[in-house]
Amino acid sequence: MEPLEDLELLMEETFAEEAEPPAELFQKVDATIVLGRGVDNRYLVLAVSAVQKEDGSHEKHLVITASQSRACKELCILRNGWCSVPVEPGDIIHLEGDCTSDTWIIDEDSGYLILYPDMLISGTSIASSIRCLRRAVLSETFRSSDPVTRQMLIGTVLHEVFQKAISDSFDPEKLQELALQTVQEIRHLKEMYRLNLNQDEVKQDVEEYLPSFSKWAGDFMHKHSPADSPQMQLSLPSDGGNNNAACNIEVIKALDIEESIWSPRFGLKGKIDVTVGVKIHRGCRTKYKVMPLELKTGKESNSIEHRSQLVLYTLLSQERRADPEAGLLLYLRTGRMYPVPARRLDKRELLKLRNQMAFSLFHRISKPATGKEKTELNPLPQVIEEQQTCKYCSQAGNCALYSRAVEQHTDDRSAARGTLPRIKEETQHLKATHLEYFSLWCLMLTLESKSKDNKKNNQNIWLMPSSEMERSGNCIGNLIRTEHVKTVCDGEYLHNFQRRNGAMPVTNLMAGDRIILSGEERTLFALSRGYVREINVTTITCLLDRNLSVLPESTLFRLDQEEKNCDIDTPLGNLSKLMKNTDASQKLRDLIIDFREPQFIPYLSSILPHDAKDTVASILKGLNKPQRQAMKKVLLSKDYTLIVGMPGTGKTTTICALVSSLLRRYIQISRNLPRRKFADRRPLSPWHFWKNSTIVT
DNA sequence: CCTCTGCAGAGAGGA
Repeated sequence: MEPLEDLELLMEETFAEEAEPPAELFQKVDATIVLGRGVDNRYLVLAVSAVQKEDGSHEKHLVITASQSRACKELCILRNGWCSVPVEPGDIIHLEGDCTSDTWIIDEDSGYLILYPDMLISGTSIASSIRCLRRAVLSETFRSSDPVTRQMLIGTVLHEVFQKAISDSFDPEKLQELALQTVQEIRHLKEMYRLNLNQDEVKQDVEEYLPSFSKWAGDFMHKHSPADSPQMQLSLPSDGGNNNAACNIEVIKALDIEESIWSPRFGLKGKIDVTVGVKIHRGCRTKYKVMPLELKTGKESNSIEHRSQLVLYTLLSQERRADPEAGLLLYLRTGRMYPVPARRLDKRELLKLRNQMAFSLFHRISKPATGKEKTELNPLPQVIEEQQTCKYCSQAGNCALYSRAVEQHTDDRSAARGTLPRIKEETQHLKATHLEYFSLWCLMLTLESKSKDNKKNNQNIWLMPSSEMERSGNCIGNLIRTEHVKTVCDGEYLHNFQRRNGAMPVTNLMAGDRIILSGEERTLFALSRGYVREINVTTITCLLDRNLSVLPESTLFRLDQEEKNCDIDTPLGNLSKLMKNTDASQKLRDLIIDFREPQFIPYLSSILPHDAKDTVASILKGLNKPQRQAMKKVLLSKDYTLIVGMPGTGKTTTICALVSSLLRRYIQISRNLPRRKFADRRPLSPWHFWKNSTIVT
């Protein structure tokens, strides 16, 4: 077939689709609420009532439905601690447990209720909410405000070294080699530059851990006899009444590294450091389990936070395989490993915490009941008032800021009286105009994200079969892998897919689109993410973050277009930074919030290196007069320049010319710089010169 | 009718 005929055929098909849209299917695909029963059941709560029993105990009764028509009603009874779940009519919930004669019972001993299950919350977030729910919600909101420290960098490097070693060798020489190789990776060098550390310092820190790596491997891997490994205390629920907790744990091999799992069952997501195959020897019996192994490079705290992470990972693991029932917590500084059983009690309490977090994150805004009330941001979970915790909290600034600017805790009658001095101290550098600005833009950004969230959600991937999703044009199912996987680099693998039978369906997917790859099987859900590289009538080529060649050749896949979730994280992070007590932020507040007039240098000659003039002139040649004027203005700018123009008037072209000329300046200047001391020999980036000329279009 | 708009993100440790 000639290429042109191809195109004509495709267009005919496209128009045919447009002429006769399968109305009822489109309706389903676009429905905001997808209800249903089964593993991923989704119930709509119709009514909530508190019931007092004769024995004085309380229950919460929910009338729920899993049918789109709301015709089939079921009852869900919450008992004990579950009564406190902040569930309201209109909410979507997921239920785990048993349902007999249309009645669910969620109590201390059985069942779980997951509030807004399609909101996936990370394991670390939930673990951190144990100490302070407010902090956990704040760091979900102001994501980028946690500055990376030296310990974090070392931690990241050590994780990678261990992860490479477990699939290779713990031989001391090999470890040295892996350490050196890891320290030299570009992304780590960038962080080192930012932290003003050099390679040797980092390498030295990393090397201190390596003997413990080998010790751990000697203790737990490649054993001749089970008794060679240290004895541990661990009893699994499936061992029943067997109270013999003593066992030997032998790690057979690493099955996956940084396995990323989304769990629409439990409303969780996370990345498992190492997924290991483990033999548990108890007396003469041996059990094989696939478990999460969590690495920690910090203090050997064996804390609830660390242990909770593993409990949550056992829940995540159930999306892919049998319940691990336990996880392993390994402290790399000593090589000591702790087994962590996933008891019902812990899972229950953690899922209740997840529900509280989900509630806070979902109800960010109070909708006015009448037209008179204002739309406002809701208060966050309460300040905990624990000096010791608050002193070291990375969200302390945002916590105080939100309290003062949004919750307006300024008088002595408010609930957070004990924290008033701290709140005042953390925010005293801010004027009323700054607080108002923060509050206003928090609200605006939250409203914006809310309005976009409601339209679409990745939930269609798990709630909608690919055959149905395909009709919307944002999904292709029934794909098989063809040709070899080409490894572009670590974390980038080029895959080819074709329809198992026949040609590709008509689709919106285009080269450059972000996609989520899943197996058609439920257990292979959201295996990998990546981009479409190329798509034609027969084949789709994708760049994925995982190598799928480990799966059987016959595995059927589906590709779903990743929903563009609007990125309010960046502006919210910037908003938080704008309020910081630093000179740079002070200057920006001055300019942006208090409208100080931007300043300009009078003459170009005072800032442009002599020999850069020709190059800049040649760049200017391609621009028209207003563009040149705009460009000159930016080069003279001490603060910022605002370039405004009608669409198509060439704002982008001007900016390209600017970047190009600033880059020239960089080359010119750095060539003339005197050699600096070693510790100070950082690459000069164009941003050094760029940062005085913020450009907004 | 146009343009736009942003794109990774969970976890790295501290106490």
